[in-house]
Amino acid sequence: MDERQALIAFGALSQETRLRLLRLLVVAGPQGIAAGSLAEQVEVSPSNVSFHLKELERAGLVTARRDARSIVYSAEYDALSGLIRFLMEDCCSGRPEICAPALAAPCCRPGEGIRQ
Amino acid sequence: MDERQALIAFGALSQETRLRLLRLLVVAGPQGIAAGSLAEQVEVSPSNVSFHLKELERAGLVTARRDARSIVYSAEYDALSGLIRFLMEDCCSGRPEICAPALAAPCCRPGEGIRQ
DNA sequence: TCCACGTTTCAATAATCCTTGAAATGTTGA
DNA sequence: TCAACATTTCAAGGATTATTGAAACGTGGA
Repeated sequence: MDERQALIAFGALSQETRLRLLRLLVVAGPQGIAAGSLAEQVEVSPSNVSFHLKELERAGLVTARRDARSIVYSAEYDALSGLIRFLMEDCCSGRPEICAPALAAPCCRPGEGIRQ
Repeated sequence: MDERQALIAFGALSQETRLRLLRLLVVAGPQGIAAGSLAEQVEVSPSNVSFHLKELERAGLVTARRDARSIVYSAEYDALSGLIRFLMEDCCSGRPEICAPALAAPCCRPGEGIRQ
């Protein structure tokens, strides 16, 4: 992930509806969720959800595929990893005192697995 | 770091000048850098730098202290850790396949220390 | 006390982003 | 082919954010 892309990704995550969309897509996994279903779940209009999904797509955080009449979105795990990594190494500039506490995140401690 | 704060922080990081300011402050460490010096280094006007520093401060990513005539800013490492952690556990929702690749970041592998 | 310095605040403008609803697109089944 | 469906696109308006320069503020030294 280069800086330009990271800037766009941070912008994408800075909006509540988009953050909620992304979270739904992350837990949904590779199977993804159709745009209409996303619109229902986050309770915003289809056209507005479409607008925000486009923005997430531009940031590389989600991808779209057509499935019959629906357009199914799914999270791009690589982009998310890349963004975390950008924060860690590029932004934190080799200061372990920043990264170290983050590594205590339950989902990331080896052998612990899933959160909650 | 709660969601509200994370949204503000992502917004703060989504602007080029602010990202550059934060990076300078991260490498500067607890000693910090005066506003005027930051303005020179990023080559924007004092009033504009002040505007962006305020935004970073609102996001909790930096703090300010007065030192004689200068106002010295420094990075809030805890907030950065918190943001990384937010991405990992809240956003990635317990999917190790997202976090795992991020852990390969050089600065974060135990025993490796500083990047570059 | 007064002046110069470093910084912030303010007001105005420009730029970007978000929301809305209507119209357009592509898809499926009858 | 036609109608209904799922979604996107577009244009318009409102809201937020960024930039600029001038004025105000607090500080330290003469």
